[in-house]
Amino acid sequence: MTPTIKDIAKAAEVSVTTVSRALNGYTDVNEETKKKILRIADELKYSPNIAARSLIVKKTKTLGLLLSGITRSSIKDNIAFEILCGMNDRSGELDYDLVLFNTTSQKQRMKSYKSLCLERGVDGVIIMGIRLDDPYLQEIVQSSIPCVLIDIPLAEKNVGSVSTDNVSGAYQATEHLIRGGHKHIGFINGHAQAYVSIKRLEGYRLALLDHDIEYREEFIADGSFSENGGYESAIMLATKHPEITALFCASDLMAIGAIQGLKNIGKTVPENVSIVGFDNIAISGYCSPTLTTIHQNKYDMGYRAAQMLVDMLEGRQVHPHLTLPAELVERQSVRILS
Amino acid sequence: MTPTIKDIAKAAEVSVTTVSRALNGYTDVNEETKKKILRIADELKYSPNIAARSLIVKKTKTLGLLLSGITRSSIKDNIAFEILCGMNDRSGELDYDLVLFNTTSQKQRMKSYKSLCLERGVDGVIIMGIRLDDPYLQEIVQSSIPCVLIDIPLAEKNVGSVSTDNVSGAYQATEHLIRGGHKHIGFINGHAQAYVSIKRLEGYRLALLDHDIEYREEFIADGSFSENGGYESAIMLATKHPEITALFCASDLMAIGAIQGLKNIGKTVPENVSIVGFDNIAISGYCSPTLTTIHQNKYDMGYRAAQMLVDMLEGRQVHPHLTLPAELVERQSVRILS
DNA sequence: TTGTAGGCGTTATCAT
DNA sequence: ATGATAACGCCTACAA
Repeated sequence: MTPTIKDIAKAAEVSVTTVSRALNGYTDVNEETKKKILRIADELKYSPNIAARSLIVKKTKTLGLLLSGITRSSIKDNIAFEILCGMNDRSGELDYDLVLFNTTSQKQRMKSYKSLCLERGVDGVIIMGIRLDDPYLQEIVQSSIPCVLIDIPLAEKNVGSVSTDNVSGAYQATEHLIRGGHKHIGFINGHAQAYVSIKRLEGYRLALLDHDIEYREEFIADGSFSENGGYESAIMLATKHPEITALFCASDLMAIGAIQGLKNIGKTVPENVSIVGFDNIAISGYCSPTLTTIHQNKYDMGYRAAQMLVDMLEGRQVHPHLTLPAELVERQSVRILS
Repeated sequence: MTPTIKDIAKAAEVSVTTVSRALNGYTDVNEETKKKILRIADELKYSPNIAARSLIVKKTKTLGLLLSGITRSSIKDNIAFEILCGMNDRSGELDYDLVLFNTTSQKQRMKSYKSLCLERGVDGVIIMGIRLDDPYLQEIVQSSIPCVLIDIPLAEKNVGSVSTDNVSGAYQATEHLIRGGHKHIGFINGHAQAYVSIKRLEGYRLALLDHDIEYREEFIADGSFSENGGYESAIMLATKHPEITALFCASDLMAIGAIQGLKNIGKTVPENVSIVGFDNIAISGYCSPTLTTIHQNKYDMGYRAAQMLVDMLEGRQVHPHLTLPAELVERQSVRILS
């Protein structure tokens, strides 16, 4: 059996209370006995049972992570992984553990968000990849469990958010194309139920507006954030509107699909059509042509999200919405006209 | 407060014992009262406290995941992520949760492997990315906590492993080059403290042997599995031994670095030097030239590892070493001579 | 400075 | 079929 404080107490010939106090660094315990207890605990290789403790103190030092729709297909654009790395690092530094909630399985899906958290006894939750129309989102807002949302800035009590400045990112992407002399700029967006899509559209429109370029709805398509969606949208846009000389894509994966799609109909990037992506995923620096894109600091998003959540849990004041800067990364997929 | 079985008992006017039994599907409880209890539990939105339960049953339905050295740099070759996806999917299906152990932080590193597991009360652990010389490895072997190792086939009680058939993979890679007419084949390996490196070297040697090609130690370099390591090793090998016309790299990331390194000294792939990688990471299909490589089914590794661990936990017989097939994926980085 | 006693939410044992 | 009671490992009044 693994030793308990009772075993230590017996060995040290004191009460469990004293052991508990010594172990938890209380000052009202004799130096000698304390030393003795610590020594014995060490000898016995004692380690506290967190379950038992949490029953009393109602804190588990555990953060839940709700990854919606993380499946095999998310592997290419490993954005979730980068965010996860940042979260994992920061929560480790802050001495919290991370538990992954599996929301893909049907069985789990039946459970309410709240019971998911309650059962596992997590202190707070970070949520990413959730769609605006996901029923969980409602529950989350209403629940009193502290949480931080990635990419959805909900204004509620106990809810924080971190996201990239999507408007600015899309604005920079579009403006970069405009400055390059492009006048007919298509936009392959994600889907209507993504907050980032709404914001990126906003940035796109704003840039056109600021540069006196007419906004044309028919220049826009949804590529559902997938490579294939980008592929088909690009073909559709380029075929229907051959005057388009540039495409802004709301994700790199769609941009990569778009490059293939264009190639398929005899157009090359950037000679015939220029492309700017969004995300700056690993592949973007290696594909051909390398992709001009908007860099999101995914690692930092995770890192800051963990920080924010722990701040909330430990009662520190936080600014509920953190927006990280987006940055243009120039590579080969844009041709400067004139 | 969140409701407990006590609250349900009060509302249903029965004892907590009966409630517990009803909730856990025991048969010795009246249909009527059972229905009533279930209804009330539902009304109260009751969800069991896993911590309290685990105190008694000593099972947490939680799997620990020890990721060694998963940091920002692991983002490009997101192998860990793919494995994680597989694990997450399977453990979800089997109704287990996954908790990430943060072993990068110094603080955590001080803790013994065993106390890490004990504190968190995980039923078992999956371990990946650990080096042969990591002190944890010793502890793991000795400890009685069931675990599954990724890529290290230790033969111990309560220890299982899953890995790709590295010997066969390396053999296929080398043979593919030999069949292509290459006689001077360099090998950029990872590092001596990786089990996979040992095995891949074995496969490389075996292929040379089978085809009557002399094994030359000076054709081998360690690239530490990093892009930069591959870059420098390739330059070194190609400069010292200009007769080398092909390079087998123990990871795609090193292969990609190697391509750059060769380019830097005026050699192109595959015209001057052919390259075969290992892993088949996402980038390999997009870089230029696209990379001929050995495919590892990373998702499956995670999936099967989770399955194996749960099998062990639930007392089912398992074969302790699972080896998944490796498969050659032909792309553009190899030139067939004559 | 130390110990006693009670309780956290659950399940198991033994009665009834 | 149901209920009292003890136990899991820990913490925290309160008392001494």
